[in-house]
Amino acid sequence: MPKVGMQPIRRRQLIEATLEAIDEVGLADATIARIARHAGVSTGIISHYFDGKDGLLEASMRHILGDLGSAVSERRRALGEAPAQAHLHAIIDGNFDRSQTSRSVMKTWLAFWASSMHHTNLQRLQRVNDRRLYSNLSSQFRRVLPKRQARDAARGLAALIDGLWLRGALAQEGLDVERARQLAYDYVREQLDTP
Amino acid sequence: MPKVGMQPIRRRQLIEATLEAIDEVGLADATIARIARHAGVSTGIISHYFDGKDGLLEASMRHILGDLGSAVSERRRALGEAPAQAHLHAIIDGNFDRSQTSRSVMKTWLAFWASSMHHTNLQRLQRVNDRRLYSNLSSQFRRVLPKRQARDAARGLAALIDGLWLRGALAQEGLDVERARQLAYDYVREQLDTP
DNA sequence: TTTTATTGATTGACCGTTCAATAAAAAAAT
DNA sequence: ATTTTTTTATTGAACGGTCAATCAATAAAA
Repeated sequence: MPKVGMQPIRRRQLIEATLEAIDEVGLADATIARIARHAGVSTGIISHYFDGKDGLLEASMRHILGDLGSAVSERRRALGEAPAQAHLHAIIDGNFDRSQTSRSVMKTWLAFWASSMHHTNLQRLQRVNDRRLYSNLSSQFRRVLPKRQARDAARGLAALIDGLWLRGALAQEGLDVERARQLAYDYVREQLDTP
Repeated sequence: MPKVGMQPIRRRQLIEATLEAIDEVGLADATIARIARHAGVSTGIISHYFDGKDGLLEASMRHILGDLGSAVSERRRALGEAPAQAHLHAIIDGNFDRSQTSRSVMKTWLAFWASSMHHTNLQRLQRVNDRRLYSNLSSQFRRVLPKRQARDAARGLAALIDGLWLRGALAQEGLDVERARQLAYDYVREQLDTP
């Protein structure tokens, strides 16, 4: 079994197992024993590849953030010089991408949000992400709206996206992605139409 | 020192201490020893008055929920038959009441949200609250809008409120209550104006 | 022979709960 | 009015349990 080049495989396995464990019992009870069991390996391996539990958690958050970044930028890359509305819709779609709307990922996001209030490394990651969303939205609104209005529209849309997402995570029925996107689209339209 | 009638006093003290501890180190590290120290009592007292830590946490969440309910209903009581917009503004104002926008309360909210995904008793409390916000908003929009439109407006506004709140809790600068309220007002206006 | 991969028992720290002990007020009895 | 009993309040050490981290041992590839 053991040979060279296991690192990337194990790391992916363990991150996936982390999300499963958090989905199953929450971050507070996602022990390394449970995570290791999900991945089908021993506990020692976690320290070996991630320098301990904290390292694994940070890597897991980075992983989700990476997926989000990809989901957004892939959609936008095809757009080029398209109108602001198209870019705004792409950003919305990216935020409601399948990779971000599974139960386990939404739960993990929520757990990391709460946790980031007290762990500076997670906090840093989360803030980079927050700002990126805001500044992407802001610069697109800025193409069609005066500065103050663009800023408010960006703040509002960012909050609406996060709020839809949060309520979807908490709701029994889960997140209705189609309806959420539609509500966000409506917000964009109203912001762009209003003179 | 010891005499009769300590129960309500200790309960309030311990709930307050819980919020302080969560603000200080987060729910995960808010041990009963730390909470008891904040309240200036011994650890045993927590089990005595709350049947253990879980009971205290649930009571703390109930306390915050109670404050929120009061903040909203007090504002609305004075309104009577006032137009829908006035009621909607009152609901918004209640949700951004001082009792709900302090750092410690916002942090605690976020922690409880994450925790409620895996503790059915907290989940119940949180869902009752979610539904109340939605149904309050919905019934007010229903006075001026057709059913589907009212439903969507309520969903959107609920998400916007929660999202503004969430981003305020996570942001370095904290929540700018005045600006948040204004964005929510704007959303209401756009929903009511659009025919 | 060296390097990489992996295991899992052990260790040390910590946490929530329990409970016997203590103290003071309230209630009952004298 | 005084003593006795009961009730309420509180403490904090002791206990049982859990967890993350460590590390010596093992095994297979390089």
